[in-house]
Amino acid sequence: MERGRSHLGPALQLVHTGRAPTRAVLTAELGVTRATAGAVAAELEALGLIAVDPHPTAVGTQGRPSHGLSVAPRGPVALAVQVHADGFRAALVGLGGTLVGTSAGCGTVDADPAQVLGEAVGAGRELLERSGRRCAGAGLAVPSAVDEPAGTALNPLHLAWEPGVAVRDIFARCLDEAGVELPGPHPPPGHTANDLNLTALAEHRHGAGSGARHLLAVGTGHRGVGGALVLDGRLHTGSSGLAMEVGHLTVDPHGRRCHCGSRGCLDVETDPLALLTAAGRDPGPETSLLDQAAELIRSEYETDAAVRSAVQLLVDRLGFGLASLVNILNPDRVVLGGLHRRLVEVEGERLRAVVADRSLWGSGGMPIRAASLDHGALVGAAELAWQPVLEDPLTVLGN
Amino acid sequence: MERGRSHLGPALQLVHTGRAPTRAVLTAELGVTRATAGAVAAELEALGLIAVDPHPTAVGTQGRPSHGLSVAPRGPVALAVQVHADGFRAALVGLGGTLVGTSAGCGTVDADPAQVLGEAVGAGRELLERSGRRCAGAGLAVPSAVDEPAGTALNPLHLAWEPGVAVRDIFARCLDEAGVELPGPHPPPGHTANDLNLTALAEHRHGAGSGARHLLAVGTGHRGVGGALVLDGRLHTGSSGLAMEVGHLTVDPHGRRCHCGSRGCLDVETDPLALLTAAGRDPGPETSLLDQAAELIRSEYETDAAVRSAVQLLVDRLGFGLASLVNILNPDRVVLGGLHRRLVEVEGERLRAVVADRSLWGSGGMPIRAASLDHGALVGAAELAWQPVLEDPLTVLGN
DNA sequence: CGTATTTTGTTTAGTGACGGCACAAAGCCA
DNA sequence: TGGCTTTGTGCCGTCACTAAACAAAATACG
Repeated sequence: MERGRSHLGPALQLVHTGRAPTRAVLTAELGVTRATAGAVAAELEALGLIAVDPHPTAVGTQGRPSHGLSVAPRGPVALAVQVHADGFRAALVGLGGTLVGTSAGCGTVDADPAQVLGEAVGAGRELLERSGRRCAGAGLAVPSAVDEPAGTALNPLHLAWEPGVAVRDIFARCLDEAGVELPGPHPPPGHTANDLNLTALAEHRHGAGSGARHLLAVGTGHRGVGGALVLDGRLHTGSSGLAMEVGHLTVDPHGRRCHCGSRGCLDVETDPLALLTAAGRDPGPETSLLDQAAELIRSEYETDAAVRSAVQLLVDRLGFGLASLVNILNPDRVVLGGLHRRLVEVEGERLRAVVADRSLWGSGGMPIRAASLDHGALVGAAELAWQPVLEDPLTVLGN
Repeated sequence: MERGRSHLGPALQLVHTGRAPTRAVLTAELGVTRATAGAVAAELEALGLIAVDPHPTAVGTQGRPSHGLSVAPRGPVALAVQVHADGFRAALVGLGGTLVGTSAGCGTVDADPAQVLGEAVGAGRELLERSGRRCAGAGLAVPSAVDEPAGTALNPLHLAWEPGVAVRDIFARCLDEAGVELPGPHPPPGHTANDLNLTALAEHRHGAGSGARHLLAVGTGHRGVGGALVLDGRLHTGSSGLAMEVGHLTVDPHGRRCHCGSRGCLDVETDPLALLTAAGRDPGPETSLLDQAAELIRSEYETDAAVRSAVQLLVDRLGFGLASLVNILNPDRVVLGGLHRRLVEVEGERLRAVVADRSLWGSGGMPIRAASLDHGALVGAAELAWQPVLEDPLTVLGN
């Protein structure tokens, strides 16, 4: 009586992204008959992935009320690990992008990736045991370009890791050695990607990018600027995983020299250090540049004219760069993270005006939004781990 | 006894792009059993789309020799129309991208699009009647950005057409009024797109881009520079058809002013006029700028040092722009058209070196090739028309 | 030169996913 | 209370596809 196999994946994706609250809309979205949609939902329920409300939800409209469809409250979770300049942490993320649990996190990152990832995976394993839930996969977010198909971290930013380290293999080995029980092939695939890319993916599925067809994400951490692109719901990482290196677009022909040989690059003109410099502040060594810049905006943007004009200068340059990207990629939404998130929060109108002015077809209505998730990289890493399940639940999790 | 429906489209695409010379490899490519592949091939043959060799082709290897699979020699054709600054023409293109017939072409383009397209469609209708072959669809290539989903030509370059004219609707109406018999919905869809985009699509399927996963195409006509992107075999035109407007990337911070307000844009630094100016030649009014620039390279690149250094200057700037695009898009191949095609033909090594030097991850091996098709835009327009057939042959052409 | 091997193509039977349809259920509306 | 509307389910037929056996046409090898 088990019907519905080819529609299993799409159906789960719809529930996962919150676009299928009932079996009725699932029927419409899949373009199948009610019988098939019902069978698909039953199958997903049997797999322990979704839950069907026993009581019909009174919608208030006419006709028989439908039963609510939701993510299974105690279904499988994905193990997500994030490494960044200030530390690393593990987390469990359920379907729907909900953070189930987070490890305390460690504040220092050892020079040996195997050491760091081993510790993180150990923490994740502990979380898994405490939660008692099944693990559907594992994903890792790193602050580096990750090349495909090798899975090596080409430029681990602000980490003592050796550039080019085979971080995916190391992660996979750590998972294997820690004895984390994972479905699918053995040894387990240690899905790994750049953190900004993963943040973009998470924002697309569960955050400010929800519903967009083509989403452009731009953001900055401590130094430099990164980009990410989600096309038709899938991360575009290019032929070898190195797409969206947007840092060296020229945004100010008379700007300062960049190590790339050019001058006025987005990288050096719109990062936290650029804001501090433009505001005439000396960067202190105590906290991260991102925190210092964000704090500067928070506390002095309203009161200090120099800070305000520094912010506006960065907004103008960012707008120039965004316009170039919009002209090339023609997304239908832009989401900004890191320091750029703060910029759009305080000077959104100015930023939109600059982009509209410099983009060719007057993309005046281009929605530019601030990132909305608290732990985007972790959710995105989980998204990576969920991907095989979302494509074919039966093969991955089937008995 | 008719098996194979969901695999019909993929199978036809494989034959269409020359990746399925026999039923055996079709079996492997589709990932189905021999029985299914055989049924699929039989179905496509019954639809008059492909032909199976009656005699086995002696391959020389062991085992039973397989029968060759090819495009049906007298199968349906697509009606392709191209409009450009120097005129317009109609053509018939068969599966596999083979030009079956071309109208003489008219050398002047009237200010009224309906007049021009009516004449072109009339010529195409005549070609169809003379060939006696069925028409599978019609496609139009225009030298303008075409916005989606409206299908209007936003900036018809070097034409007297009014910007924003609803060229797709006009084309569809001309097809309808001319009485061209088309399968599918009525009124017929007048598939229309930008000519450079269509050239890129054609190059990807039947030319220098064949086999590439992500193909970046850049080229210039008379003035300005355009780009196109084929991702996983499909044209990426963005959310509203306006992607790949690459003309205003900054390639020379100290370059000349551009109407966009910036300076040193790819648009004005690497087009035919830029070459003539750099070589110290006055552009004559007699022939097109593209022809003058191409002729200059052909006849004087070898002999005149000023011409050679002008070419090299353009190559350096083009390389700068290509590097930016490669950093953003990470394609696995680049194809250049128009004047840029000539540049890569005479200074390919220099161009590759510049791109390798300025691209972040040392994409030194990035293949940069010259476009290889004679009538790329026409073939691409036909490709557009074929698309519904390639996706679901039975629904479109089925009895 | 004949037989084994290898690869390709076809026939047959069986399975399983899906659509179509009828029916039941559970709310609004008059 | 009896329609009306929408949702959910059971049943059956259809058909695309797999599996497996068979047939065909070449080469490889003794």
